[in-house]
Amino acid sequence: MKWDALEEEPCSLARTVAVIGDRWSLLILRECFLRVRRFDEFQSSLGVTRHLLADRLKKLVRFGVLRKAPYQDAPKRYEYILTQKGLDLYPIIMSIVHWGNVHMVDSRGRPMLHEHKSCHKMFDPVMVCSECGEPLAAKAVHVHPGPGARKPARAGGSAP
Amino acid sequence: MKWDALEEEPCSLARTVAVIGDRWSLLILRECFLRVRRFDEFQSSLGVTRHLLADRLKKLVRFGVLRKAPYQDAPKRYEYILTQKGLDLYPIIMSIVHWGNVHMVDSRGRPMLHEHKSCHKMFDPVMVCSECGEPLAAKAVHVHPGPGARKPARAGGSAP
DNA sequence: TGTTAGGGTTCTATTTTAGAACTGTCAATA
DNA sequence: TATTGACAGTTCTAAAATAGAACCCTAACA
Repeated sequence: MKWDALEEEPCSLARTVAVIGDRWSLLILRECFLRVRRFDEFQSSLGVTRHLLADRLKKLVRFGVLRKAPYQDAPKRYEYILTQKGLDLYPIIMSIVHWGNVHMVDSRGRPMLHEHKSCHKMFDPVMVCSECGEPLAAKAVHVHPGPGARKPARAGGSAP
Repeated sequence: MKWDALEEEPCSLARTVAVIGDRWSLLILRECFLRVRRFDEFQSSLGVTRHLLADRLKKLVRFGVLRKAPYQDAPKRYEYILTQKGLDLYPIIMSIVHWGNVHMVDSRGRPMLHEHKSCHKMFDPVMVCSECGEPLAAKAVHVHPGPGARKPARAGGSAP
């Protein structure tokens, strides 16, 4: 399967994976949320090759996750800034970080702690139901085909 | 950078990306949460090459996200089942799906809808603070180095 | 005996990535 | 004026990873 095919899949996960489903895109986004904005900053903090970095930034801009904003005129220089669409990726980033905190840390403990400015406490992210506010577990969720589901060719196809 | 180097990074995001940060792993996990368990089921629902599928399943087992459980003896056949560590990936999967629902759907609407069994309503996942229960936004979070942070070589290093 | 199902492995050709060097603009310094 | 340096890329070549297809093995079934 080609990457371009992923974007067309009738599956929200597949389409998101088309945007952020590679190693470097996620690491670049991590840096974005840590206020990194410029080509060389990304390059030196990630150690990614300049080639791939240019490529991934271009892709993220094309998808509307980042935008290029000029910050000086001569010579023309740009910063890469998260759009609202990009900022909305925060829950994904946080849940990835949280899973790593729980399952992948070594004996030294967590590399980073997160403080919630509103309540001034160190916190973990929790995913809850928008309707009842209860924490969500995989087993408590039932999946239904929505309006954009793959048409069942004849009998029930299992659109993911 | 090699994949193996990612696992060693003092960053929970990087370590998680080492496990699930490629296209196929995420799609395989999607199928797992849709109750797919067997090699050929994965193969036909994803269209991934058998080679890569075998490789990714092996990796996910090695990381303890899936386990191989025998379901018949002669010939030996195995199912791939989510461990608790794997089930804990659910918030990641859901937040990815949700972002796709908001930002990547076409005019036909969402491919899938999610019903919360406890409250019997269609819901969206919301990420909240474990301490005060308020929804989390990127801008309301402050980051501090934790005990497992990269040591500041001399002066402040920016451990992500 | 031949066929089918499940669960892989092996092969080659094509894409991606890594790693390093090169280009070009402009500002500040020597 | 010439040189250095920051920034933001682009262009190479060699080394991985992936796609696509074919092949292998076991054991049941007809």
